[in-house]
Order: sequence, then C-alpha cells, then structure tokens
Amino acid sequence: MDPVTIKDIARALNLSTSTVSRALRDSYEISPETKRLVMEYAERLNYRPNPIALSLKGSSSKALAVIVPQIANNFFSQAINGIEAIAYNRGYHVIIFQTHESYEREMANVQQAVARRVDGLLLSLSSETSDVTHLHALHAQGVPLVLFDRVAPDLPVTQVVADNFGGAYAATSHLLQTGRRRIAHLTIPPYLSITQERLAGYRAALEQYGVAFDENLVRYGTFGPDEADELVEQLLAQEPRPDAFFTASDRLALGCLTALRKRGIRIPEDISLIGFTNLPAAEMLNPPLSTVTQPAQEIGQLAAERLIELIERKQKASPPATVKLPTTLVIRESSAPPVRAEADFRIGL
Amino acid sequence: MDPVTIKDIARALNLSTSTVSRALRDSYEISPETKRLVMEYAERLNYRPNPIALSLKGSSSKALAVIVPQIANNFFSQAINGIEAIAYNRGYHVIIFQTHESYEREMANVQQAVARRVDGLLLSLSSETSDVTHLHALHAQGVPLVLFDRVAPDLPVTQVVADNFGGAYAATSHLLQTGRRRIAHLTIPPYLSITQERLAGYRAALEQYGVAFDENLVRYGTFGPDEADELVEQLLAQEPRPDAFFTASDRLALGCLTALRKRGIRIPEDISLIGFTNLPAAEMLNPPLSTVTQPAQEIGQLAAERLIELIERKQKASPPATVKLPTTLVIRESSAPPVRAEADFRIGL
DNA sequence: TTTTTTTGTGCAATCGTTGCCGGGAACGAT
DNA sequence: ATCGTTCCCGGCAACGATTGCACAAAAAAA
Repeated sequence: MDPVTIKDIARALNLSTSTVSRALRDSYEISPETKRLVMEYAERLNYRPNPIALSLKGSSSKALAVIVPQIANNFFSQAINGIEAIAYNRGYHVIIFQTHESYEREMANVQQAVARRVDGLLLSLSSETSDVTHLHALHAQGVPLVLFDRVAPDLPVTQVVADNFGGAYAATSHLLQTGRRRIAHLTIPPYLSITQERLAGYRAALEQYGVAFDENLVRYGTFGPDEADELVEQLLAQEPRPDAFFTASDRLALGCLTALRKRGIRIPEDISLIGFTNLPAAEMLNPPLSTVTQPAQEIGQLAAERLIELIERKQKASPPATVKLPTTLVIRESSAPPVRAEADFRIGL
Repeated sequence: MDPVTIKDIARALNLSTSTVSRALRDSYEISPETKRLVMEYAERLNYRPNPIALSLKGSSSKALAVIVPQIANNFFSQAINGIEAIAYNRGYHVIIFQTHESYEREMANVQQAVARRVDGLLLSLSSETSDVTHLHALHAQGVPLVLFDRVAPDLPVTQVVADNFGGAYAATSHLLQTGRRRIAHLTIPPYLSITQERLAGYRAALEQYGVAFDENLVRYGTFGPDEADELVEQLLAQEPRPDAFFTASDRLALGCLTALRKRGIRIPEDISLIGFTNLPAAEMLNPPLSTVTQPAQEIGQLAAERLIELIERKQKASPPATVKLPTTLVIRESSAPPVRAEADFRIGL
C-alpha cells in the first residue's frame, strides 16, 4: 500500500525509469504507444510524483512559507486565507510558521523555511524585529520574498501594506471634527512599520487641526494579555483627561472598551473610541465600535500573487515596489459627538 | 551562499561524506579528534542538515499536517495555536491545509500531506464529508492520524473533542430554567459529529423538561455568508414564535444578533440567545452574549501531544481513544429571564 | 549494399544523507 | 612471524525523480 513510484511502473511495464519519466512528461522522444501504456498504467495506480524527490532534485518544491507573528489574530488569519486561496489555484502549498512576536523565532523560522526549500517566503515582521539583516541575506541569496503588513521599508523587496497613515489620519480627523481635542493613542510596539505609520497619521491630523501633540497621550502595548486595562488607567490619570481613544489593534480596542466600561465611563459621551480592526463583531458591540478596517484578505492575495510572479518569472517580474491598499473608516456609535458638542462648539471650545 | 552540505565539509576536511555524517551524529566509530574537527567546521559554516534529503531517505520529516476547514475561524485558529505550541517544542513543523468545507479538497489535502511525507496528520473533517474511507485507508497504511473537534466516531483512531453534548445540554437547560419553552436551534451542517452531539444535547434537555421536540425549530446553515438572516426569518414565521435561539457557532450567533436587532426584536426580553462560540468579544456585545465556550487551544495541544506520542512510540503509544474536554456555559445578559418570567411561572406557563 | 539519419530507449549522474560492507593500520596474543 | 581484534575511516548503494548522453534498431538516403 506504499506510494507508487516511477520504478514500480518501470518494472511492471518492463521499461526503464527514464522512459517512464519521459513518457509521463509527454516527451517527444517517446513513442505514442509507449506513452499511452505508461500513462494508462500510471493513471490506474494513481501515481503521484514524490514532491520530496522533486525538491531534492533542485526544481521547485511548490511550497510557500508564510511567517506571521500569530495565527490566532483576525487580521493574519484573514490574510492567510487570501494567501492560501491564490496559492492553491496556482498549485502551491502553504507552510505556516508563527514567530510569536519573537525575533529569535523569526530567524529560526526563516532558516527552516529555506532548509525546506520553499519556493518563496511571505513574511510579516515580529514586533521585536528591528534588525533585518537576516532578510537582506535572504534576498541576496535570491530567495523570492514578499513582505506584507508589518514591513521593512528599507528592504529592496516587494511589500504589500494597508494605508495605515491614511486610516489613522481619517480616524483622528473624525475625532477632531466631532469636537474631541485630547485624543489618546493606544498602540502596539514601536519598531513596527504599521505602528509608526499610524502614529504619523495621528500626528498629521492633530497638526492639521492645530492641536499640539502630547507624547503622554501615546502608549505602547506589547500584545500581552489584559494590558489595555493598565494603559487605560495611566491615560485616565492624565490632566486634563483624554476625551477620545484611538487604538491601533482590535485587541486593544476591546480591552479599552472593557476597561472604560468597568470604570463607568460612558462611550461616546465621556470618551470617544475608534479601533483599527477587522473584528466581524465590531458592529454588534456595545456601543457599536467605529473602526478603521483593512482589506486583510486582499493584502494576502496580492502578496501571494506578487510572490508567485517573482518565483515564476524571476527576472521578468515587476520590480520591487510597495503596494498600498486603502483602509476604510467605518463610523459607528462609539465615536459619536458628545451631546453637548454643539453647545461646546458655540462657546468656542 | 548556497546552503552548506555534508559534501562541502568532507571536501574541505579531506574526509568522506560518510565520516562527516557519522562525526556529526557523534558516532562511536569516529575518533574524538576527527569529530572535533568536523563539528567545529560545521559549526563555523553553520551547517544544517537538509530536511528534504532526510525525508527522502525515509526517516522522519519532522513535519505535521494540520487539515482544517477554515483558518479564519476563531476556533480553528486557536486550536492551531495550541498545536503549533506543542509541535514547536517537540521539534516538529506544521503544514496547514484548508478544505474550505469541501470533501474533494479534504481528500486532495490528505493526499498531498502523505506525498510530502509528513510524520502525522491532525484533521478536522469538512462539513461535506460523510464518507471516511480515505481515512480508513490512511490508517490502514499506518500513517499516524488524530482527529479533533469534527471527528468520525467509527474510525479506530485517537480523537480529541469538546463535550458538545454537555455544552448543548447545559445551554438548553439554562434556557428552559429561565422560562423559555419554544427554543429554536440554529446549527451547522448535519453530517458533522459536533452538529449531531449538540443536537442530541439540545434534545436531551428538552426531554428532561418534558418539552416536545419540534423539528421545525431546527435549522441547518451551510457556512454561507449572511445565511443567518434567512434562517431567522423562517424561524420567526413559526407559530407560536420561538422565545429562544440556541446557535451552534459564533458566526450564527452574530448573524442572529444582527437579524433580530434588525427586526426590532429585543434580546433577551422577546427572545433569549445563547451561542456556541469562542468569540473574545462575546462579553462586549450588545447585549453581552451567553455562550458555551470550548477549550480550543487545549484541544489542539492535546491532539498534537497524542499525535506525537503516536509517531514516536508507534506501537507502545496509548491505544486509540476519544478524549473529551469539558465545555463551559457562560451566562450573560442575552439569556436573562424575561422580566415577566416570575409572573409567568406563577400562573404555570 | 553501405552509409546516414531518425526514432526510441537505457545508463548513469545528480540532489544530500545514511546504512552497510569492507579494508588498512596498529596492537596484542600465540 | 602469523593471526585475530580493535579502531577509524572510505566506498558504494539507496531514497525517487530528472536529464544529458550514448547506443541500438529501424528507416531513409546514397
């Protein structure tokens, strides 16, 4: 019951393995008669070439590595979904690695992926990663590589991202337009490209509205459990107290919601809240959560498409570029203007 | 810059590949001096044995296949998280396949996994799968296999599941205890073991409370988008109208919530709602959603542990068994008794 | 009939690694 | 001096598939 090999076919048909191999690949130098024989027999035995042997031989392994910080994260699982969809109908398989936000594991995973002779890598950086020489090395070796979401702008490789700046800018502008002035930003570790872009969008909007940037209003989380509560505590202690929270992840947005509710703070009356999230439940939360949504699946798809193009067309593929997909601000109740907003505006607050 | 092979080392040190191989594996038949030389040189060149070659050679590939219907699903991504955690610190890698609820793709994925010489498979059945002969074949071939969550009780392999019956029984009992009598059950495709177990738990509770089972109150979804709305529509048309919904998945619970709210139906006053879900946002929904939670990560961990035991101890491993992990009913506002419940009870409703 | 061309097939190397066999050197025992 | 051990190490084959080259037989051309 062991898998059928080319040798089995050769033996059974009294041919050499080379003939069988060539017959199966429909080579012109094999007689039609022999081809038919081989093909039929192979079909009957349900022969499948051994991908391991093929990889060893040096051709392609038809496998892509996807390295992400966490699978159990809405954004990444959606992105992987997109990747897998493209990979599948181009005949590739997907091997998934998690870094758990560790630089060590990121490097180990890259090593492993290369050792397993994947045809290419799709990578989203860990939050600990500030040094990308391991990726430079990879790229120098000619290993096809595409970064997505959490990228490294300096690397001369294709990168697929959401418009983090634009999303953050839109969210912050919206908060400002609805009368908020003390806008806190709860965000994720500072090395990440997405953190910096979102922070930049936040600052740009503040500047645009002539509101001074206060770094005490920016707090960095670390993906730890229940960390939002403490960050919220710190922010609420600020004087004057923030009147809006803009968070950079779904986990933080939920954490904020919990922390604020726990303290009896009303949303949006006392504090306005906007997340940066793909939570399908955002609309059903109490209150419905305003968020900046990202096209996670499209990001995955696009990244996979670019990678496969890179693999298959090698030199002729489009040159490295950063592709930016639009984000969307979805306004819901959690960022509604406070009831007194109108009056406040009138007295020039 | 190509990966270093055992041959490179052999050439450089003027030894044979076999000697190098043995030196690296610390074989007793190599002189300490030679070993030292080889080891040091290998270390310096950062030599890593080629896993592909090892797989081909027939030993183990140190890779596990995980086949699930969907990655972008809270339960599965958490389970995979658990699997990956165990696999990682036992030195295994995880290759993930999605069936997208298709029987065809499930079979293709199993084929691929075997072709890639994984050391074992972790599988959760697609909702289309009613025939498991492909798994019988696999098991007959001696391929280590563990099923989890959506299992096939007839297969003589280890299976790791949540206590679906118990969870459904608890949820339904709770609804009955809070005065509900027309309890609808929105569930997932009928072939699935989990569907049947949850349905059985639901029926058992009804019977326990002397409430007749009405099959018009049971609706099967198909994982389609927005299907909940139509199912809710159908159920609301029933006469008398249901006073509670018990759903078998997080997607359905959210869909129900949306559909009911859209129609102006109050939860829990008009209709009580309990989901079967691991949504982290359940507590923050409006109203907070009562659910039966499953230990997704533990299920993954346990399944991975069993599989690795199977792989490494082969014959000496514990015999196939079904491991059942407890589910927990978390009661929140969505299943609170209606305000008039007390009065109703008094008049014997 | 002989030479050339065409056609179909087999041999052997290759990928990286390990298992098996065998061989030379050194040593002690007879 | 011869034999048997022990210790180290090298060569070959094999895993499954592909591929360049060679070679045979048959067909075509001379």
